[in-house]
Amino acid sequence: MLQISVLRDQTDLVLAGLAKKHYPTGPADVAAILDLDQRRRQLQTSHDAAQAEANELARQIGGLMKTGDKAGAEALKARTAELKQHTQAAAAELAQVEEGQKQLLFKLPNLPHASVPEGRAAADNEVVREHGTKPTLGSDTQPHWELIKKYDIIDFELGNKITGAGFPVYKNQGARLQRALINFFLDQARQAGYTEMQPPILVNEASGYGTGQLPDKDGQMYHDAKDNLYLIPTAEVPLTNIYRDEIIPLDKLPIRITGHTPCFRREAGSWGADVRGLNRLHQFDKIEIVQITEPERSYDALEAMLAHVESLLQQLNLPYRVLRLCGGDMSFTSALTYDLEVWSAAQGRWLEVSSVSNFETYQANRLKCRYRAEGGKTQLLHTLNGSALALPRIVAALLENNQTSTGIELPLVLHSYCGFERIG
RNA sequence: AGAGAGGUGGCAGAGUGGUCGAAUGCGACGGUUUCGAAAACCGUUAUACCGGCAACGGUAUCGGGGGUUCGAAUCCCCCCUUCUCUACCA
Repeated sequence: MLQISVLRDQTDLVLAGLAKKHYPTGPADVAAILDLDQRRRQLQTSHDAAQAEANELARQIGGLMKTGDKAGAEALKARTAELKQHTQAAAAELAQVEEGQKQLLFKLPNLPHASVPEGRAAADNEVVREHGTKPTLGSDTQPHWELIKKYDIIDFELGNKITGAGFPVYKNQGARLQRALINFFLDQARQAGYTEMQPPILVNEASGYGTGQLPDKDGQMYHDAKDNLYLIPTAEVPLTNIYRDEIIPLDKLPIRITGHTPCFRREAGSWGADVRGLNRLHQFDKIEIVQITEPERSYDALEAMLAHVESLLQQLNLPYRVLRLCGGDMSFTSALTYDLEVWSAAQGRWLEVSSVSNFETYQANRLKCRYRAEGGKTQLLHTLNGSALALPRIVAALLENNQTSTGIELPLVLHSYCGFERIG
């Protein structure tokens, strides 16, 4: 969440940022938060003064009890009772005000970076660059949901039977291709300096709040009510929460970690057109990269992460484009996001396979993820993450773009990972 | 899952109702000493919020939450977690 000090000291900047993100009730919410903040400080000051007096009296009573002056002690207790009433009332209201302020702060999205383009929706996103050549396919071109049946490598019917829609079973060369991609992506990340991690894929409530999935996207996560745990929608959640409530020593920065996990998304209400086949699933595999850096270095880190993801797509020989998301299309928690889309030749459309974002201090503020700056003061770090990469749409593009009459020719880089060069 | 024992500052480890944010040791940092270093000695050594230009002052925090009390690390209740044994499992 945004820092209250920023709302206080740079209100205009905050309002401008919220407007750029097309956040509906910016000025009203900010005003309400600042009102609560003022009340909060009043209450705290008054509470602390009363508590200080009560502490002093308690000390005096202690002294009197020691000398056996019971009457003297009793005389002071009258005043402590008054003070107690006051501190309790103040503490109760303070808790209420703080909770109210927190709820409002949770509702405010992150502020967009200066380079974020103006715009309301996906059509307003800026195409930064396009790379690679779209393949020209013959007239017998098939979309990937036909190809997977033809080669019997991914089975949706079987997934329906076992679980439900959106939970496919990967079979034969399909399963091996999954495993190959996972290994390829993890190896690449490790070579780029990321430390491999294997985190839990169920997380507690505190972690959900830490990275901002809660309370915002409650309905998008699968929830185990019995243990109050959430199935992760992305490895971002467990990986970033490793550093929740930590003060990271300067010499450990930047943090660079990677991990492969299955990801679970309820995708409530988002099923409709264009979700056939592998385009949108309830469960999928993804390799995530995460960086945590000092504020001055986070945008360099963001560019490095983007370059890493691009190199993966280049090695896979997939045509792609890089988008800089506009204010209205960015995620709630992001300050700047690049989306990477691959060309899906048979569908004739771009598919999002990665999203690389800098959250600046928005997540770190919730996470209390800090470092000790020059002069000994603790300061919030910047958190970043990106998909590198999400598997299903990569598989869709690989199948469609590389189809031939004799099978699917896989890119060279995957041959050794797969143990075969062609599907079919 | 059942029984028992624990969870104290960066670490180790005292403290079982009254100036305890917390002894002591180690580590770290600064200083004295030294050509330099080690050793020795002296000092500093948490986080957050509130007030203040600041110096500084106040409040809270001894796994988390609630309670008893004028006063809680210390007593009571709930939860989390670690270890040992038993059960079970991969």
